[in-house]
Amino acid sequence: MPEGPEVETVRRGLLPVVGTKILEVKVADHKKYRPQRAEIEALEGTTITDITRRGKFMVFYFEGNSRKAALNHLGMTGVWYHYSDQVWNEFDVPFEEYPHWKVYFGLDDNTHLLFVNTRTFGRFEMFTPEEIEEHKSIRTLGPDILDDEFDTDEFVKRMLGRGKSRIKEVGKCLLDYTIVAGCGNIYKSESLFLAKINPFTPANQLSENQLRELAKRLTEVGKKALRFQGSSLRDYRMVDGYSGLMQNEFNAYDRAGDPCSVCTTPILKATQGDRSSFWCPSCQDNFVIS
DNA sequence: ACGAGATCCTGTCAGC
DNA sequence: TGCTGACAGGATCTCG
Repeated sequence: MPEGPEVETVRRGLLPVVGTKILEVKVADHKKYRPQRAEIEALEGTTITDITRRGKFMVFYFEGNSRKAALNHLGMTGVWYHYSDQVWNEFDVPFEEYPHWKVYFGLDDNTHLLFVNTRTFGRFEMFTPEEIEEHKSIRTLGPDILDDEFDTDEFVKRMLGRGKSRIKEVGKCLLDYTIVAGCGNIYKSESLFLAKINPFTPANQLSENQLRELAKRLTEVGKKALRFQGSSLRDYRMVDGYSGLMQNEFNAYDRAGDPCSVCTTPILKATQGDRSSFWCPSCQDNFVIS
């Protein structure tokens, strides 16, 4: 669920912890976190020096005896909570007794940082800052939909640049972070709706103008979602526990059967590459499913 | 080298 | 009411 705008909202919410020192670390005893447990626990005594975002990844930087970095992904259900000491102490049970928490940091400004990851699709893995730059997930990222200087030429190139191999449907392309970063299933459907492009169109059947229009809509949707602080459909929450409001702005996503906001034709839903896709068969009729 | 499909995981909800 | 199964989906893995 968290896509680029949600991750960026979370990142901005977490910025107050930059500059704080970690006094206490706890890592849940979970099989996916066990291999990294000691390395995460070794963050005790270090200072959080920065938190950046790359696509849907966040990178936490730490300085102590050595420089460390954590590659963090929220997956579908990852949530960071940042609580004051007062709120923290109002909990009726210790946080260790709540389900699905994975990483806890007690900070020297008397605040508490907790990473909750219900379906464990998310990750928090330790590296050096140099290893992060070389990491395949970071190195191969395409242009970011939240980038003020979104590289449209590069986007067009990546949409089409798959050599002689078969070209993917545009709906699948938008979920490939090596083509475009920060777009997920929701903003895929929303940007294709605004660009009036059917999600099942093979990318190489789109004109250069259509691809440029799609790039424009991707960044437009991304920035709007950021202004609305993301879409809270199920699990996504901001660091204070509040919901985003972008879910009220959808034209297509999760609106199967509802009238299209432009032409009133009912919105359709179909599975595309194991993911749901929503579109208006009238406005986005440039390609007919055979 | 790349695409398709399976896999990970658990809360929620529809249907019986 | 209570159970079962489908569903949600980002990244990564395997297979062809």
